[in-house]
Amino acid sequence: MGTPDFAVASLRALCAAGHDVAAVVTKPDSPKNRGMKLMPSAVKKAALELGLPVYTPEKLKTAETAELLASFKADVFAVVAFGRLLPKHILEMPPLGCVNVHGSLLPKYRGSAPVQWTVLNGDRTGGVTTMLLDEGMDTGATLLSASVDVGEYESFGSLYERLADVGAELLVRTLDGLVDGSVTPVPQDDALATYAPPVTKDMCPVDWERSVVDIINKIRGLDPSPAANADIGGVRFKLFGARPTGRRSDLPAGSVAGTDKQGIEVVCGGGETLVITELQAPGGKRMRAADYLRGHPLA
RNA sequence: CGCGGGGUAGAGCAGUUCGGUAGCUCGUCGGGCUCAUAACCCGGAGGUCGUGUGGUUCAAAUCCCACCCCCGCAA
Repeated sequence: MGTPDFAVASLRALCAAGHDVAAVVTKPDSPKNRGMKLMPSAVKKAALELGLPVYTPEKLKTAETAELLASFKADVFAVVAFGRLLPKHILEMPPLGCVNVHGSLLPKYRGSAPVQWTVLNGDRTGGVTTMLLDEGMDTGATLLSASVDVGEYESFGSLYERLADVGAELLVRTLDGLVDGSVTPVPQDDALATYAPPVTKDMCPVDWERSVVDIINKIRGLDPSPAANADIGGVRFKLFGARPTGRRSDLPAGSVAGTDKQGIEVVCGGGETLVITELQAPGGKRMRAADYLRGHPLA
């Protein structure tokens, strides 16, 4: 069970490892994108490519869904970013339980956006954890975990892709370990738990009064989506790349201190400046700030 | 039929309103200047103007039609 691309890596890994994937369950196609076209989930697309049977139940709590899931007679349900909480009777269905892959080192960052918050908070270490799902939000006993170093300027998107792969490999090892008994559940210490709530649009505008580090963390933590934004010279840009300059300016926060081959230098809180290196203007593609400046010189 | 922006040289753009010799900034190549340079000067190459051997016209990047692709919003 899974929905977005984060889960695709795990699905492919399970197949590659020779596991007998009886069925793939994912969210129903939903109207998305331009034209409101009905789009299948990333997991559905991958499952179809792999030639696996795909099921997209509208509701989980119905008797039909329960019968369907039970009919697979699965040893275990692998649940990766499914996007729905499973009711108790489903959690108890498979003999080995429901194994989940979570994009953080639990109990840190329980919730739906662990990878984003790892970057937004400027953590230099992130990771993935496998766990047994219970009825709570990422509160189940943990099985295995793997930590990774986070690059100083790494984007959420980059870390997300890496963790998807690490998590996929960890999932395979976890399942093997559950079968041979080398992996055992360890309850989480709730006292250490923190939460990673969903990222929302209202987090996107950049507050230039904040420090250079805070702003850079916000930009890379929201890259590629939904992307930090800011008005520069009267234009609403999405911001993707930024670096500290080590320089200072007496101009007020949010002012453009200058432009050069690196990009656009903007004043932040305390007078420190950073340079925007990658951005996207309305209607345009994401591009290096230097390229943008070639066709749109800022006076 | 959800709303809207866009496709012109390797990159980013102007030119389209009001049809009439393809422009700008950067990159690239060659030369010059300089102790030196990412600076400056001179010169060159590079474009079927998204596609249709589509329509209108003496003439289409520009007007009309169809299609493809990209992007933002909204979901």
